[in-house]
Amino acid sequence: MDLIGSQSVRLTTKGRYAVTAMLDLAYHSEKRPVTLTDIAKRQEISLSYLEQLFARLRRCSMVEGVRGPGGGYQLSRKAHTISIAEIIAAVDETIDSTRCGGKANCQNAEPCLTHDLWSGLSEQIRSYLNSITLQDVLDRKSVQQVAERQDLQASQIMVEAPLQRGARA
Amino acid sequence: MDLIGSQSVRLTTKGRYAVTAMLDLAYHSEKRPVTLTDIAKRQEISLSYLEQLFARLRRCSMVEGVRGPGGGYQLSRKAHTISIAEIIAAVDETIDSTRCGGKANCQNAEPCLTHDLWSGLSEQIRSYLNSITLQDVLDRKSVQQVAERQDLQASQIMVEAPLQRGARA
DNA sequence: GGAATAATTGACTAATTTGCTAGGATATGT
DNA sequence: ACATATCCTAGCAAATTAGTCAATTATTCC
Repeated sequence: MDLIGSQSVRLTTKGRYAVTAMLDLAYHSEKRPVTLTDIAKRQEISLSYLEQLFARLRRCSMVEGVRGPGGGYQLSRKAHTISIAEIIAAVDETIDSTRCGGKANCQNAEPCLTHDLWSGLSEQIRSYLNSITLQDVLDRKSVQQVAERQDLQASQIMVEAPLQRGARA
Repeated sequence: MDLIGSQSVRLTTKGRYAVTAMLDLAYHSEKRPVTLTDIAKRQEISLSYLEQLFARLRRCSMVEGVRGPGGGYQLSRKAHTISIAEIIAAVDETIDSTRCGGKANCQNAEPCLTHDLWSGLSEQIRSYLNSITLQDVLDRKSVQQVAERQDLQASQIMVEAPLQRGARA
């Protein structure tokens, strides 16, 4: 429910990929599971890279894999219970033993002043990202429109040149 | 005034260093300029690394350098006019020509759907970080306390072993 | 049962970024 | 002059990113 431990917010392209893919998944997996191949095609993310990201998302029990034909991935929870912060934390799970990890001994018995200074701000950002759910983003008109466009484009691309493992986008 | 162009928020330790250093600077540069050596000592950041970060902050006209003895750095604007987003954007100024840069041609005339999907959320995060100023953070009681502790510690360290260029913290 | 579909796993890699060192040049107050 | 600082450039090891490639397992359809 609550993400514990991870104290440093890291917002990079890796997290963007994860959020984008989860948005795609949430939008398309209403009825049946969605294959990573489809997501890779629509969002133009490498399939193998997606596999790695989803391995982590699965370990954090945010998605469930269904094997075999007709299979794919599904959200393991409702979209409004999954926060953006959670998604980002899942793929950025660097154990963060860099320097002092939270309350560790960093300087002279005092628990690392530098981190104290930052951690307040960092927590504010995290709690903000924690307040935005997948559903919130999904509900936006602009996202809906983009998703529809992507569906159209993807179906056209599929006819022209089916995307396979290792193929360039 | 307004940060143009940079559309991808990136929040890493690099940005944390920059914000921490700017906080230190804002706190100490009321009267006279603050040397990077002092900041490096208090915040335990490599002096040369700080020099690089401040070179970027200077180019974005957020700080001003004063050369010579008694010199150092000062904020070039009031702390309440400098946002956290601005600081982070300054040091993370990857020209971001990776893939399509904003409105560029990415796919088939349509302006890169993947980025569209993310950019809405990204903008929300950025506008949030834009709403927090250096002064806001500085006004917090906890930050004040930490800063005072650091001043005390730093003065003690200086007596024991003055920190010089290239020396380990 | 066999073929096709997809997740799952793991090893390996090139490019980039990060965080830092080293050394020097330039400006300035005493 | 000299010490103090900013400024500037180059280089570098470690980490991270963003993948590729190959194999394995589970499932469904025929």
